Amino acid sequence: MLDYEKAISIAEQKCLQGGVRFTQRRKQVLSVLIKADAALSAYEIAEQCNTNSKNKMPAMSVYRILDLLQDQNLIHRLEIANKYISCSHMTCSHDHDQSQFLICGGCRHVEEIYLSSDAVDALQTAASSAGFSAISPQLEIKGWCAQCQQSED
Amino acid sequence: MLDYEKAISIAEQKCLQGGVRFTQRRKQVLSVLIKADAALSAYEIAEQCNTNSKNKMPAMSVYRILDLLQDQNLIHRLEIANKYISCSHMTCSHDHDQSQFLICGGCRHVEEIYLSSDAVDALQTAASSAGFSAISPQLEIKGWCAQCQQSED
DNA sequence: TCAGAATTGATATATTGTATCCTAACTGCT
DNA sequence: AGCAGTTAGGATACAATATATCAATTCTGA
Repeated sequence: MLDYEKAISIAEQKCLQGGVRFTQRRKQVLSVLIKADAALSAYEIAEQCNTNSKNKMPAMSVYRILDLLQDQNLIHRLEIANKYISCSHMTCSHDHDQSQFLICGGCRHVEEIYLSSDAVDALQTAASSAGFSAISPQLEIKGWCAQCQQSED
Repeated sequence: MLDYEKAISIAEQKCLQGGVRFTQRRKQVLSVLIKADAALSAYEIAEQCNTNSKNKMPAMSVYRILDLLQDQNLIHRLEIANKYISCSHMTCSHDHDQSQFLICGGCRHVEEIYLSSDAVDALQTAASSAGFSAISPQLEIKGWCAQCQQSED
């Protein structure tokens, strides 16, 4: 899990660099995601915000803020799961242009994985042959976690 | 693209074997998917059915039928795109337990690809290390098609 | 301080997907 | 053929997810 204080301070810097403000609302949403240390849906985030604070967070705001945090490369949107997760590389100093996630088709649990560059190359090659100029900088792979695999049988 | 007549007759057989009926409604939905030769959303399918026939196809029915066709391995559900596509292996006699799709993050265009078994193995290994017992028999990879890549720049 | 931009609030509505209950159609059996 | 039980489809409501719009507020730089 990310060092919370460090992550927040870096987020603040990134927003500054990006020319947007790191407001309380935005900090609140990002905090929920960092502390959850898991992928959450927009409505789950809103719910979390509303239990932690009396200041009501509408879903509309959550979506707006998630879009912005994504633009600043602070979070990832996982399309298979329809969920959001804080970028685990946020506090690293160097750039990571490929993130890889495994998403359980059953319970939607999300794990970040680290593929070999050979494997990524193979995917890239296959994509090129199919007329795609690139695989996404963010790879999403659906799978089955041990628990859900069991209950499927 | 699939041989339409052959695909329909095989679908009929598969349904028979699966102990479900290949009704007009189900045939209609599958036909739309085969003829589209592309991934369509449930509502797009309903719309297609309704332009081709005066007999109204409610979205509810489409979902029900898509679930069933999926159970019979006649179609795939693509979670990244929230779309459905007819199984390109439907008319093959042997089993294909791995299908792979590239989905454009921009326009949601879908291409089926064929990864080397080495690449698939690499994915499987990474998944296992992360506590996942298996990657899905259906791989979905998000990427950027040439056109969308261009318009992003 | 004031104008303009960025942010948020409030509300409505679109889109996608599920739950439920009832009716219609089919199947196997007598 | 007639009936009982099962399967499929219709109708409706509603849950969950996401976007559009416009007004109000807050911030920033001149």
